[in-house]
Amino acid sequence: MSKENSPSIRALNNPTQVGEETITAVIRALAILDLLGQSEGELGITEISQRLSLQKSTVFRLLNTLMVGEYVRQNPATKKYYLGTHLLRLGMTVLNQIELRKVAQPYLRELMAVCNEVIHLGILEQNEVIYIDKIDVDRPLSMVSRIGGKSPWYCTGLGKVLLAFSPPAVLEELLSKTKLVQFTPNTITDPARLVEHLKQIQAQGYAIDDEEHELGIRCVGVPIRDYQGSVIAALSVSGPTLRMTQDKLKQIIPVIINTGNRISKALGYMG
Amino acid sequence: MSKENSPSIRALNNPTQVGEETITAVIRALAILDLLGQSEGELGITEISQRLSLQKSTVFRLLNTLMVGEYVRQNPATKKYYLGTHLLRLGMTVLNQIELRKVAQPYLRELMAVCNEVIHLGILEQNEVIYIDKIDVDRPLSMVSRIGGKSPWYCTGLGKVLLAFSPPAVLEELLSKTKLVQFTPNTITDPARLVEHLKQIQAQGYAIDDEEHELGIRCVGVPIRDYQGSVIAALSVSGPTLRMTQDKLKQIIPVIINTGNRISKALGYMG
DNA sequence: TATTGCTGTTCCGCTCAGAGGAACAACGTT
DNA sequence: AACGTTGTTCCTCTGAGCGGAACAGCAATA
Repeated sequence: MSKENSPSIRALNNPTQVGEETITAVIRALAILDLLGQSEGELGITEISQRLSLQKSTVFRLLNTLMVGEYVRQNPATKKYYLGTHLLRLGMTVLNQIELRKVAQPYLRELMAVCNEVIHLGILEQNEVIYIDKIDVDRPLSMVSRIGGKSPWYCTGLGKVLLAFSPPAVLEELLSKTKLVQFTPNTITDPARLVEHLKQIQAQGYAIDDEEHELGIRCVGVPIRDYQGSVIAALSVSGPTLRMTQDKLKQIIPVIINTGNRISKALGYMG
Repeated sequence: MSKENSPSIRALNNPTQVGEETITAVIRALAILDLLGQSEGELGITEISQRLSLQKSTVFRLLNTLMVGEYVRQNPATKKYYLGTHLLRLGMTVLNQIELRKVAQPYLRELMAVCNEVIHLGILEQNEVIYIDKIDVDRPLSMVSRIGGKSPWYCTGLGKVLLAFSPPAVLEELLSKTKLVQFTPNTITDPARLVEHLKQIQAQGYAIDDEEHELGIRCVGVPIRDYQGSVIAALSVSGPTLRMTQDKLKQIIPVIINTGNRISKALGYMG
């Protein structure tokens, strides 16, 4: 989870905010889940109550409730609480509802074998990129990420390619909603320049993230289309700059594009 | 999810049950999540309210709340609701908290390459076996299962081996809590016979599930020990009976045991 | 093109669920 | 033995949130 802030914690302590009709107890329960998720490991009642500024007894009741659903479990020895495997089960359900994964996976494996770098499969959700699959590479130096994890859209290969092929309205909306944060010297933070850049990506059919999100990581993203031709996902190859050289890029970009095309075809896209 | 009944739905409509101090609204929210998980796909408010026998307005408010936490999302076109990727994120967090997975995975892959059958990694939780990893095999006929999924302990290779090496008290407690259901003609439903069987498993160091849970599937389970020597997990090789013949079993059992031992050693067990 | 029957959504008043605070028990530490 | 922790229990009071009904928006019927 790291820096990914959890949305449910926001609305914690402004209960009587009219308009959005929500249930305080549930908001708080979700906040506890988020908190337990963020701090990998166990948390005690006192610590939770402090961090969320809730009453100890309230937290106790909430945790009790979460335990009957097996969303949370209590370590009998330490009396502390941690996330239960029921969440794992639900999470995997979400993952399996995305049928694109099943189609794409063999192609991703093959691509990994060729490129010898980490492969990601991602979709655009809300205003972020979500990784829905990842093929790890067995090399000491490689990108760490997590299925289900998020990344910004304007400075990653996946995100840029997804937006380059989105309807202009989507781009416009995201641009208005998103603050372009300068992660590295290479991050494009000027909206006008970004729009130009995306046009170029659309023209050439692939996006390169040249250390725009994290220094030392370069990556290539290409679009994946459904049977109607709309870009519904993207795949990317990411590696350390010292291996992802201009030479190597020249060599693998056609392969990556080809893989993207073949997945699109497998999804019914006629080209 | 299939037949796995969700614990939180149970306590739905007996609110004033004293003793267990729980929060109705949260119980209901969790029940909605479970329901959405079970019926893979979208559900409308009316359907949810009927299935859980709750008021439509109540369900609406609950869903609204779950949406601010991104636990649930609404399809703008159909207006129906489905599980959000935040659950995926939380689920993967749970999975990554189990560090055993990281250690074991390379060994499991290697074992799959040798046996050419599905490999499972499982732990005992509550009174069931939970799969925490799975290596699929690329063959048309192979076992379907899911990471995070559950299985009974008394009729699977994983479960039997986990219990054979558990302290007697654990076995006793599980025996008293569990009803031994006859899944197939081979399922051992006599507690006395089961106890004998487990003793034999402990002696020989591996468990065979000979179509005891599902007809047509045979599997071999071996224990995995932590640095203290206690059995904390198990791995298994499962395949269709026509491939998992006596001959093949004789051949692969030593390999499987060896893999288990090597993982245990990697976890610090000195043997 | 009305009509009917579905949805999902909004409103509002009454009430009991549940929040809060404090006291309690069971620890390990000083 | 006194203290500072923890998690847990109890009790009281009140406003969150439940239920019920009305509303709106759409689609398929007549």
